[in-house]
Amino acid sequence: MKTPALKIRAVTVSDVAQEANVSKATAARVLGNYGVVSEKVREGVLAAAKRLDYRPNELARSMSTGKSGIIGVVVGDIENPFFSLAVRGISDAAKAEGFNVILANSGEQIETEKAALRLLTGKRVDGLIVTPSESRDISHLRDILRSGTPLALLDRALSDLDVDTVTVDDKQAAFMATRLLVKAGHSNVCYLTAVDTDEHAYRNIDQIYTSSVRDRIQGFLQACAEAGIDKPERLVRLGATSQPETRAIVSESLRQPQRPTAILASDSVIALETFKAIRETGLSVPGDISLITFHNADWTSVTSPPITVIDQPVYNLGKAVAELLIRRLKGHAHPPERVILPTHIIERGSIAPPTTAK
Amino acid sequence: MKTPALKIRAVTVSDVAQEANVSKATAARVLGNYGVVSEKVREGVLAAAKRLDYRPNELARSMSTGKSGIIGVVVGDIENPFFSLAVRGISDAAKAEGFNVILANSGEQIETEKAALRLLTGKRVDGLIVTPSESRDISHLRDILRSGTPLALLDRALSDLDVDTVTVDDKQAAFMATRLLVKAGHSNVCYLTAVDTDEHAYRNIDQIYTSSVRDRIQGFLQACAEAGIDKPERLVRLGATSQPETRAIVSESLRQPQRPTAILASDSVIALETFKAIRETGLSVPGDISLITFHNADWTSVTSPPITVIDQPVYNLGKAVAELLIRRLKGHAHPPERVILPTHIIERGSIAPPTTAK
DNA sequence: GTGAAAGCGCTAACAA
DNA sequence: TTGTTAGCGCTTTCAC
Repeated sequence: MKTPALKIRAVTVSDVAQEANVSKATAARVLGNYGVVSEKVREGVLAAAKRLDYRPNELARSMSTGKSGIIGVVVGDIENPFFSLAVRGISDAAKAEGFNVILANSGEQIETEKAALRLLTGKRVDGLIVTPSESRDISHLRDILRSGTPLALLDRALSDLDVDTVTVDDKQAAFMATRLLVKAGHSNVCYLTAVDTDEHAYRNIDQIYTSSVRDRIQGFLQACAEAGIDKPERLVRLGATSQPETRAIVSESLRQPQRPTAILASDSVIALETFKAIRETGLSVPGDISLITFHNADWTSVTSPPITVIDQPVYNLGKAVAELLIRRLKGHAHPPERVILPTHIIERGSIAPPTTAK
Repeated sequence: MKTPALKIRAVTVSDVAQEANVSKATAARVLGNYGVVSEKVREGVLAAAKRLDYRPNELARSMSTGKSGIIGVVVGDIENPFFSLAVRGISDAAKAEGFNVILANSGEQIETEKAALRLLTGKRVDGLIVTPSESRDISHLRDILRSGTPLALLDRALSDLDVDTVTVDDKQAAFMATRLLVKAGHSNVCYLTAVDTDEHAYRNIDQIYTSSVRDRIQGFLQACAEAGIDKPERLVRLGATSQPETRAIVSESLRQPQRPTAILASDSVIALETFKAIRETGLSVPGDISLITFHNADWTSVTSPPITVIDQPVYNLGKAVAELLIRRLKGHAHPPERVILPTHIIERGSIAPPTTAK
């Protein structure tokens, strides 16, 4: 069957040129806002463009200039408020400099991350901001660098990759948080993260391929060691990758005879699920279990009790990487910078001395 | 041998063709995966491509095909978990059909929305999903339709624009929620929304240019009328556009002698801020003030008391629009559809009879 | 200051 | 099955 020939050919520079009785080049100059054109001609072209309702084809423009004005961003999970906020920081900084952002999710999966990067570089983005999901396999990031596309890292550093990076002082933060717990009298403290290993259990730091978590574990272990806690490695719990997963891990932990008396959660999504699981088990915060988490999420101040958190400068984290990247995009060559932003703890009501003597 | 001036000219189809000793067209056919090529040649080209590390230029590809494989999405505020979740629904559906998503924020501002749309259409996206921030000025949406780019509406219908639309039964939802409050004995109920008017006060429904809120107000008013509440219009509060804004409105409301005994919040962000404000004022939920909100956000189940909510099928909302749009993108012409998804109330603990007799 | 023509990297007719 | 030749809509020399 036949479809009506509804030809919706978009109006092009040529069309405008014709309408304005000038050459294609001249029309292009005023439409593209480059080169020199007499005021008189400019007006004529603009008028013609208006009459025809001309809309530039950015695709074609990018093709000839080689620039897209777009920054590609790949984060682990945009639904995590941590990333939403960081992305807003990026977007704001980008917009301020005339760049736009295209966003992709990696789901913290290396293959998805690679695919996203392939998509983005295929679209010829001008630069990339990535939250690398793994430090083990970074060949794709190396490729990007080799291809000449500027790259910057957000929230997670890669010691092997010398590029602009903005992170927070994860080790220090975890250390301080753990110490807070220890000082309250806890010795059976658990650090809970989404990161996982093949054996779903923590043995040593070399299994951990996410730099932020690596740092946090080190801070955690150090604080434990300082407090004379024996074999603190056993207190690291991995694999809180989803809500049910988290729930299961926490519930199971709490059912053990030697259950933890305090938990340090690696992000606010985990913390929320942990909080729910604790309640469900019939235990209370901080009476039975003390809780502290990374990320000062909105809800943390509104629970009973409100949650003590490690406040990260999330928005600025995003803003800072974007600025670093854009500086490079604008041609200011400079050696890669590694910025580490400070965090601080906001004490609220979710930490108390342990009740169950050990 | 010496390294020449690191020319980062990307390798093209021509390069591969040359390397494989075939014509550009042939190379393009195997690289672009179209037309017919003998197995032998195909292998040769693929090998050459691998040797040269060929990466297709999607930009060029889109230029010649006229398709980008991208769906542009414009939502009000990606930081609102409602939209994050809807966007995930869209992304999942898009990915399943081989499309990618590029996301833009409107900040609920008509000019920003227009700019975002300009950007997206400039990039020649294949289709658009929009949460229109206003029903008053939809010229830009009309333009899109006229240009032939498929468009679908998310969460907010536009009576004047006959396009694929997926919303929820906002009027019914607000009606049921309000009735729940009324049944509990409340007559001084307040509906609080981010939408605002020039005079920052509600007079009549024609001032409201956001269809969802319009519907909600109608449902709210209807339930009030049914309960014999006098001049229910005065109970509609507008302008909760930001956290401080919301806080101010709620605090001010609560300080009035005739303060509301129950609040219906239009989204979970507003509800959270409202909850905080109530507490700050020294009042309690539901003892002094009952609270119910749209959107079953994660945190609502974890407060004390947990919040009674209107549960919307947010993920499916996104999934459904995306599927509608993609069907159209694939050429299945069909008359525009308006899908309305049901909601239901999850009763928790934030509603109780009013204590202050009126 | 303006125009003609080449070309970005790819796909799409049409030939061979 | 493969190659030749045009474009897509724009920018960019390079003359005039």
